[in-house]
Amino acid sequence: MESPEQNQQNFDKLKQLCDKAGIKLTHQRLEIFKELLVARDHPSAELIHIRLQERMPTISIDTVYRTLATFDELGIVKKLHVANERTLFDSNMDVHHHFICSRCKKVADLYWPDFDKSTLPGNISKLGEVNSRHLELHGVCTECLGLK
Amino acid sequence: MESPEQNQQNFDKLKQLCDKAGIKLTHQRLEIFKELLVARDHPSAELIHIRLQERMPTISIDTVYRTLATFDELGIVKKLHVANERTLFDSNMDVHHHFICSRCKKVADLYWPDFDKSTLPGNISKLGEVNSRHLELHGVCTECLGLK
DNA sequence: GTTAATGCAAACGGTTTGCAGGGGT
DNA sequence: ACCCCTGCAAACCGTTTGCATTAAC
Repeated sequence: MESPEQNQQNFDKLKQLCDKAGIKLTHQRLEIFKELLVARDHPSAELIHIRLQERMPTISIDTVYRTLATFDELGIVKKLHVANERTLFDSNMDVHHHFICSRCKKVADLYWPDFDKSTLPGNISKLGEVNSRHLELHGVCTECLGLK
Repeated sequence: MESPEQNQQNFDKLKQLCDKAGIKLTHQRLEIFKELLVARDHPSAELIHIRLQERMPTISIDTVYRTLATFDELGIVKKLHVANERTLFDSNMDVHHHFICSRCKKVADLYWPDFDKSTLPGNISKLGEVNSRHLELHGVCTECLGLK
């Protein structure tokens, strides 16, 4: 569990974000926020809901969906669409990419700053104004390969 | 419309693929196949269905879905999952990437062979066995920017 | 007190499936 | 005559929405 200081920090951080956005800081939003920060995987709305239910038995799935949509707009989470999977949520807002295991469907973050900084070939950047690039590596993770 | 020779070529190509897979070459499968080859955008199942209905008024949407699933397994099409959009289908099986306009949601193919050939940093390739890489560039296309 | 946010339940929409009938170069 | 494939309709399931109640400010 989180320490009292962490708890206070999370509260202050979300309070600031809510104030800026002009929305209320509710108990549900705070708990979802905390759950996202703690999640080291890339949980679906449903999974977040299941995890929260242990602490908040009455929280409803639609509040989770609504809150995640709000957080997406506020730039607190990013939606992640993996083939044939439900929408996943990533609270890591740093520039990063993903490795997706085609066997267990697990998603791992990966960093490649040199690639992020590299210049796109002219014929590509002429397609339009490129705002972000997201690389998805598909393969089989070490665990599924039995190397771990 | 396609020339008789093209038609014959498409038929032969699909016939070969079906024979190898041990499935029948039906009228519906052939028409969906042709529609995919002609499509220069990245159509959804629904859009393919709408286009086919002009020629085949009785074709059903579930046949389109079933056929696309079959084609996906056979490696004739690739599914493409764009944020908040229905599943799109791409009959271009060459190694390539995508530029997605966040305004009009259009998807454009892009080629970057140097990137495809480049070596991944060691810490990334250690996540597992990487089989493919798919780059998604997000931005605003020239048309939406009013440059065209 | 005012207004936005929540919980409930029902709707929605894309996709899948069970089944009976039809077609296969 | 076999059996796969299709069309119809209904189910499915993740997600969204309308509405009355509750809680934040």
